[in-house]
Amino acid sequence: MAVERAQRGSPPTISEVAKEAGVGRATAARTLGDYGYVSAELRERVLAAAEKLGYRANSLARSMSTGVSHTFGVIVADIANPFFAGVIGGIATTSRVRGFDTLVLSTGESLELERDAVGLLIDKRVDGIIIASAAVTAAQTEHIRDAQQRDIPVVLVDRIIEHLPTDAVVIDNREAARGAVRLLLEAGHERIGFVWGPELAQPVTTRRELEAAAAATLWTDGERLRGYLDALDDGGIVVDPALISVEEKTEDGARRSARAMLSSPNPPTAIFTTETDAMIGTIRAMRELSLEFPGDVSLVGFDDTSWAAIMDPPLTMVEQPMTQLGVVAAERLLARIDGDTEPARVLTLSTRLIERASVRKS
Amino acid sequence: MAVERAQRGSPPTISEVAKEAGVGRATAARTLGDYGYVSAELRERVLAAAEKLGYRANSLARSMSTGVSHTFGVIVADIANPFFAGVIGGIATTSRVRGFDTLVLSTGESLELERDAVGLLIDKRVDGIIIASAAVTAAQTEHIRDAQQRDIPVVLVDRIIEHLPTDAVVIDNREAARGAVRLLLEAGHERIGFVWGPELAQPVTTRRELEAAAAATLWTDGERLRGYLDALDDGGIVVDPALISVEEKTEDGARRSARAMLSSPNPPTAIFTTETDAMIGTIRAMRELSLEFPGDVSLVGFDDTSWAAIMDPPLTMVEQPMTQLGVVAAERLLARIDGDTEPARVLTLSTRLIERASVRKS
DNA sequence: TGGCCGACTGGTACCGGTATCACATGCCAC
DNA sequence: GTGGCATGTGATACCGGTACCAGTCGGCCA
Repeated sequence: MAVERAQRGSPPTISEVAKEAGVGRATAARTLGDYGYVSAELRERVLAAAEKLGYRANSLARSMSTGVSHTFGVIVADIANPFFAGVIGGIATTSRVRGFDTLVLSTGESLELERDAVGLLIDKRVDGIIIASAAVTAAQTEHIRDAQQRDIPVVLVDRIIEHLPTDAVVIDNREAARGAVRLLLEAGHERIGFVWGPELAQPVTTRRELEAAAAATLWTDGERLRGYLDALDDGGIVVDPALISVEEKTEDGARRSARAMLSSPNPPTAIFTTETDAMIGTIRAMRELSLEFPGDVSLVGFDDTSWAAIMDPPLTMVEQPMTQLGVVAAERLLARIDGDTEPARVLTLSTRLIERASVRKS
Repeated sequence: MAVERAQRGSPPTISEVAKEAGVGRATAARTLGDYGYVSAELRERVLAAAEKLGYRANSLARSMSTGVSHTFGVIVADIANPFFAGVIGGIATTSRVRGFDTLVLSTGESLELERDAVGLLIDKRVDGIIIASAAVTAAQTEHIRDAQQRDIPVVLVDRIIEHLPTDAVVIDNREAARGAVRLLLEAGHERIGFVWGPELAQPVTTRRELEAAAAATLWTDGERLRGYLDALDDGGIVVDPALISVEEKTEDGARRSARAMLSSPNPPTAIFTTETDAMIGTIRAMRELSLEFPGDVSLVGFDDTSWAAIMDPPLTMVEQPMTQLGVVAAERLLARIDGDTEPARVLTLSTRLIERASVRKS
């Protein structure tokens, strides 16, 4: 085990190992790279020399000549967001098993940074890209098509971009939202608030405007809004735009939205929140107004997190399979690399509505 | 903008750009690499040719000849853990500004996987490594010293390894724990439970055994236990080993530990938890036993998360600067790369005890 | 005994950049 | 008129692997 290292200076190369072992460079390469013919005796010598010098293959050089970097690029809005962290976890473990490492880049939902990120990954010659894109329309995806044209497989995760023929792994946000709101409807609620989702430029008044907003925003947000509208339609309830949040997408924006709705003359009796921070903001607003759930307002949210179960009373939530989203996305990428040439597919993972105690019959 | 691409096949190289522009390879390289002399006219031609062919530099090749990969490796136990996700976020944004990308590897606290991970990063010729090592003693860190001997700067984050001369960025876990427990003491509590920390092989009975356990475990856990003991000493309270959890480090282990303490004949009147999941498990146990905080049991925990503030009543927590930990670690690495040769330093970031309403005078 | 094949070895041309160096201008100064 | 320098330009030798290919040797078969 005593690895005697060349006293400082550049790491030993295959040529040095060959010289040390007294064989040709090619023979050393064959031994170390584990390909082609090498006699047992020479293999032994080479291995001993490599050990002695502390040789480690230079993956950069290897990638250069093979054209394969054994690296995946992952682009998300924010690595620190627990949802994306979960997805990345799934991607990393799945691809690691197959020998691929993950280069993570975050964009803060900026399309421009996203473009740079893709360029960077192309330059680094990654073997595949998984991206939760901020792009809404196919016209904004030149960078993604660019990567594909350079034969780098791309898999979208969490978000779909319409008319862009690319593999995608998502959940059915619309159906999940619909189911969550239906639960509220079934409990007898008719005035149901919607906190977060599309960031509306200005308050929207007509149903048509609402649908336009859903189409013009981040896919997940749009879908959740559509699901909310679907459920209302199912229940024969007319949408009241005053119950749809218009503030910016931050915890505090959610708080302000919820507070405004809740302190209006005709407040909602239930609120559906589309993200963790929206739920937190909403509960903050309720505490400020001394409102209780589900006594005063029933609550259903998106993204089951461990604390939702220990709230008092525990929160009813839509659970998303974060890790699984990453696992499946990585598997799709690996399949493409293995030569799968089927047309692009959208894989939809199922969500689960976990009923706890934040909804009350009204 | 019309990027006319070579119809499929390998991406254009600098030679092809040179040919297209009718100049020598070196001239094209100087233009594209932005170094050395090039006349305005030729520069123009080269740029046009590059644009036309859709040329992008191959970072792999560049790294090969410069020996610099512009990539940092980050090794943590679990990417999906919000704490590490926060740290990684800080690292990624800080290094990105200086043109470094982050390769993230997780180990699940396995020292063996950690060793492999370091090897892999060495092979990929990363320019620096930031690691939250699972190693406890310096003897277990051959892999870290190996990287250092190969002139790859290493910065430890969140955890220190004694006797290993390496830069480290941490918080003062001991002092933070001490402060948290002191708060409980000041409120008049004398029987204070400790949930999580060192995973004890078997129940520990003497003070000496406790101290040995603290030294033999993950640094953070050991320090938090020491801080707990410090505070008890300060208050002149003798440690009751029955109030120290012995279960495995999972949310459910915490639940079982807390449940056992709380349902014993002589239960604690306050509990200090050392991690988010420990707090969740503890609260679960309390709900099971219909115990309320702070009425029946006061609570103080580690890791302030957004939901802690909306619990009812809100939780008193020690806030760790997760992102900042990553930022400072990345800055340290950048400084080393810029040639800083000062002796290794330990940077301690401060924590904040956020007092809310989960502690009651007893 | 010659031919052929399989086992093995080493030389060397890639991969796509960077960096050094030799060489060609042209202009100015002495 | 010629030496010197600033400005440009293109060959070419790296970086450290992979992979092809030519060539050697020995054995076996016809």
